[in-house]
Amino acid sequence: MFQWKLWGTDMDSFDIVDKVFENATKGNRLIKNSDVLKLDYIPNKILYRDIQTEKIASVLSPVLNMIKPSNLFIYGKTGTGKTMVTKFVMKALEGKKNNDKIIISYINSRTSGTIYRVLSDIALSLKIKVPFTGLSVSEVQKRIFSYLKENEIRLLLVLDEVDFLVNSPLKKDAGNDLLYELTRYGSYADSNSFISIIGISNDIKFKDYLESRVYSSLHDEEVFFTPYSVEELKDILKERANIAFIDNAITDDVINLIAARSGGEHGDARRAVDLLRVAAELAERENAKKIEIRHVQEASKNMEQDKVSEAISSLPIQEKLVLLTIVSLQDTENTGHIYIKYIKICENLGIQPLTQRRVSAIINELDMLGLISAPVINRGRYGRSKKISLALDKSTVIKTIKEDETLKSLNL
DNA sequence: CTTCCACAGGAATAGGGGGTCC
DNA sequence: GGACCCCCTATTCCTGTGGAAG
Repeated sequence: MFQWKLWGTDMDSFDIVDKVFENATKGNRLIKNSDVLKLDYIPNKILYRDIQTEKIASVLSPVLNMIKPSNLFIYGKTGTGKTMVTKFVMKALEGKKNNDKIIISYINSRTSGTIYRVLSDIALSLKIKVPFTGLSVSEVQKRIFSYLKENEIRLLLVLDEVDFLVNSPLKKDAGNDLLYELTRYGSYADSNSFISIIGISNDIKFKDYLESRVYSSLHDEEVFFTPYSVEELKDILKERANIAFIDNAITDDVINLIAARSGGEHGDARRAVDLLRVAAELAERENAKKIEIRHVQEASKNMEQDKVSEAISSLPIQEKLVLLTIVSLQDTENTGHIYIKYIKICENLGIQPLTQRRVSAIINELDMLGLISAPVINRGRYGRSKKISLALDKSTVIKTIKEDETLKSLNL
């Protein structure tokens, strides 16, 4: 105890911390099982997804007899249970197979980020050691294939968010090539080894980005996941809440609100459960007896802000500068004006400004992140430009930008 | 119907920092 | 140590374009 005092004289802070810890250990706990509220939780019974579960299981089942399953494509928006059902089936297969020649790999293309990393993640899941950079893509691919062949591996490869590999023109070709090579693997291996691909995509238009040769060999089977209705979301939330919380911690009203708020438009169960979790944590932190409407509202606000802050703080310095320029303007502005203003800000900071071409690209990137809105507009005689405006709350942006090392000297 | 604005955005390229392989 | 690779930011040069003004 006395050591604590040496670090600081502020006993009030110490009291506060103490109180929080006390509450956490023996205080008013609403949550008795937090696992079911986590994003990667897989329930034993997945509600309203029987058809999809059965279909996926039946497509993949031949693998248990060492026969190559058809390639499978799974479509549906975020939070419709694609990943969950797939993982559920994977887990079940994992339990059923009694053969270590069958390997089931799950790769998330988005978190992997690049073609190279997708491949190195595949390698990793096969326990092949691959450096995280330095090798060529084809080299990694070669290693994977020869490993599969030598060890007679039957690989079920789940590629989540596979649209990420081909949806940007930049890597479109490379993504197509990768998928093509993977589907072709069977042809230059013998029948003792194969790859079956289970592609999961949020983007219904995904197939437009695929070359036809890839499409035809990839789409043996398809499964669609429709968004959950608000009613279905309520049931899902109720079931989770039953396991997660102590009795009487939440009322139907609150559940209904969460279902309506996060599911109303998109039927997104992931968002709904996440909102439930944050609201519960909030309620618990303030020692409330139950989760109330205001907790949900507060949680929803916090989550939005966190998301924005995170997106902004991970931005490179120049992108922050451009964003800052946009914040500093009231109203919508076109690219030219932004650029002029941007140069002034750079001069003030003693930073070498970028070319307009680059700034234009940065504006596109910020637009894609949803931080700004920048549609192209035509004003006839007065040229073709972008109508640029901030897509979110000014104060959040300023607050986050201020945290940047090189920019904190600015008085905003 | 033509002009012409104010850019959009593609292509090629560079360069620095991460690394491996032989 | 040299060849080669990936990743990212950035530059230079460039062609393309919707529609108000004339």
